[in-house]
Amino acid sequence: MGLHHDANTSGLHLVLGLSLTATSTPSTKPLDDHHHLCVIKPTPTKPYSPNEPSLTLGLSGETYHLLKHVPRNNNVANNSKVFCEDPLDMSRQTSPHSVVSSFSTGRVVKRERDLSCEEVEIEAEERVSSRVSDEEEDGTNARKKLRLTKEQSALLEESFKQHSTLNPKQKQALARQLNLRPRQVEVWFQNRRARTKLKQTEVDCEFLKKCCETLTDENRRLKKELQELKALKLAQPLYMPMPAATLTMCPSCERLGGVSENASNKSPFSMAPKPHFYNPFANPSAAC
DNA sequence: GGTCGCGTTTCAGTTACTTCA
DNA sequence: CCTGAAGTAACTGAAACGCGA
Repeated sequence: MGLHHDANTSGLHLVLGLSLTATSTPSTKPLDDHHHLCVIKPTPTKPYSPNEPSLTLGLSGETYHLLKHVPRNNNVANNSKVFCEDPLDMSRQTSPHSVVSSFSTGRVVKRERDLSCEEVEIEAEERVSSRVSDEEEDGTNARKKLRLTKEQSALLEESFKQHSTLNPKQKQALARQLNLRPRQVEVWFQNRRARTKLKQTEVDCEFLKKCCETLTDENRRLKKELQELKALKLAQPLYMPMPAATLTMCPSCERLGGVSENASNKSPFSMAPKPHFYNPFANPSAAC
């Protein structure tokens, strides 16, 4: 976390970097709710305006994702894929999980040895049916959307609280318990994780906005203080400078202090005790 | 040991459906 | 009834990883 606050410049120049907690690696480990946030100002796309505080937020993974992201096909192309005539063909085309081909490999067989025979049979059936059952049910090709019951949602939520990702066995068990297909449970968890992350991002965004407001206020206050001091200096040009030995300066916030009670009271420039800048990032100067 | 191909899992982004004001 | 917004189930394509050849 770095924070630079330049009160001497005409505008507000803030560079904020916030690292809330360590980010877990994608894909192998489930993402927790924490992630890095960076605030960089001004943004490259929008010219910096000194009178208009703005925030540019970016999650740590975004750069990576921008690089890999490729614009998708339009609706027509998508629909032509989704609404495939042949259910089996569709299961091949629409699934990245390769429902059909996975049964021809020895590795799947090995993995399935871990499960009981009953589980394997059920999983096999459900895997095959997971992408085609909608079409088989009523003969239409339209993607149907199931609404989970309150009980199902509650149980899923309960399970999500315990672990935000499921291993195949857990998925299987939960699906059976809920009378859903494992794929549906899987999708629900995916979406749930995404919502959690989105919510956390919103919270982080609000937090950073507040930080920005605080810094803006502090900047304004310091500028005002500077003007007052300049005015005072002009009004009393023949002041007696304080002996340097009586002055101490906080190395962190570079504010004068440490002067003895008497000295500070007598000094023509004794600074009124002001509340220190509220530092949400636990700036060391807060310890002054 | 290096690498190539394949299968699996997870993700971000998106689409499409449902509900509700 | 119509409509737009919000919520969310389902989908897509890509990346990362493990494993066997």
